[in-house]
Amino acid sequence: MAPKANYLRTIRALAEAWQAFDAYSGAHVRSLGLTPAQFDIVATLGDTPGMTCKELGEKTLITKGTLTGVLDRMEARKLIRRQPSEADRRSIFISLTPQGERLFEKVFPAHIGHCNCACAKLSVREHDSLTSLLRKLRDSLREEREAGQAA
Amino acid sequence: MAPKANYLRTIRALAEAWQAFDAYSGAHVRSLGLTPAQFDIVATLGDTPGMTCKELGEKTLITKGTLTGVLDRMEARKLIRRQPSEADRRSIFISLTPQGERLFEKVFPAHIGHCNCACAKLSVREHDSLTSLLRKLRDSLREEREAGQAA
DNA sequence: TATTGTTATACTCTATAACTATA
DNA sequence: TATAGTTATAGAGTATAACAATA
Repeated sequence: MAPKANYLRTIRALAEAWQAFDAYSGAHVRSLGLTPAQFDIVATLGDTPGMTCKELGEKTLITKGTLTGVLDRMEARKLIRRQPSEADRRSIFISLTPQGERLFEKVFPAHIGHCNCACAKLSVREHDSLTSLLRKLRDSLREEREAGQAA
Repeated sequence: MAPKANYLRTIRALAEAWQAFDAYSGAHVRSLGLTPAQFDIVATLGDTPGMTCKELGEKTLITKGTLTGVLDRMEARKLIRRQPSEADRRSIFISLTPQGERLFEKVFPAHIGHCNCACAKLSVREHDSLTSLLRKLRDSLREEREAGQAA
């Protein structure tokens, strides 16, 4: 088993890498007129036919009470649309409006493009390796969380 | 040079791993009576003699206007202490109170301990590899950001 | 003049719980 | 009874700009 210090180092490295990315990209997102939560939603809805509030909340980790408010502001800006679900009339289907789609298409690649150069210092092999290790970590964390919730 | 898709995949993996960690640890942090920003400050001040507001803001990415409010609440709870700097009388030195230190000592290992098991699925070699790749990415992002700010 | 930190403003996000309408 | 989403409430973080004291 790995010594305890390893966990701490890994998590600290993850936190620092994320913080660096966040600092790097946060200003850019805001300059595009979106809050982080709104960007999260645009990025989640982009390239999908849409989804229910419930699904959207699960993917973005925004709780349902909060989600209503965030969606209200985005609806007022005509970025998203609410449609009652036909199958289950308790459900509401959220999707990007054409205007929201355009924003996604403009903003998301611009955002990624903005971040490209910083990643260019890693080789193809390093990218692959980092990605697969991160996914492994992510999956462990998710499992752990689900196990904790069940208990 | 790595194909464009790699950058996107890496960042997405980073975001998902962080999101998974955040979901996993956020509830725990809150259960300890701290908001994420407050935990950030306790973790930053822990095991240090303290630092000025300016340094603290730089390390936590909390802007100075916000920092005042966060520190006010923590001071009211007697977790931190403000002392005028002797060297530069514009500066204020922030440090944990004994009570804040105790919270750090209790909370930080507990937090890390809470997260240990999820990381245990990675081998020693994978931890090392992931950590060093994350640091490389972090440093690239930091450089890139500084370059952007200078321009 | 520039910098450190505070104040003031207005808004967004957050957790939580009670509520409505469906199922 | 349980679930999907809204409403209501109170608090906390956020950006921003104007401000005081100091350098």
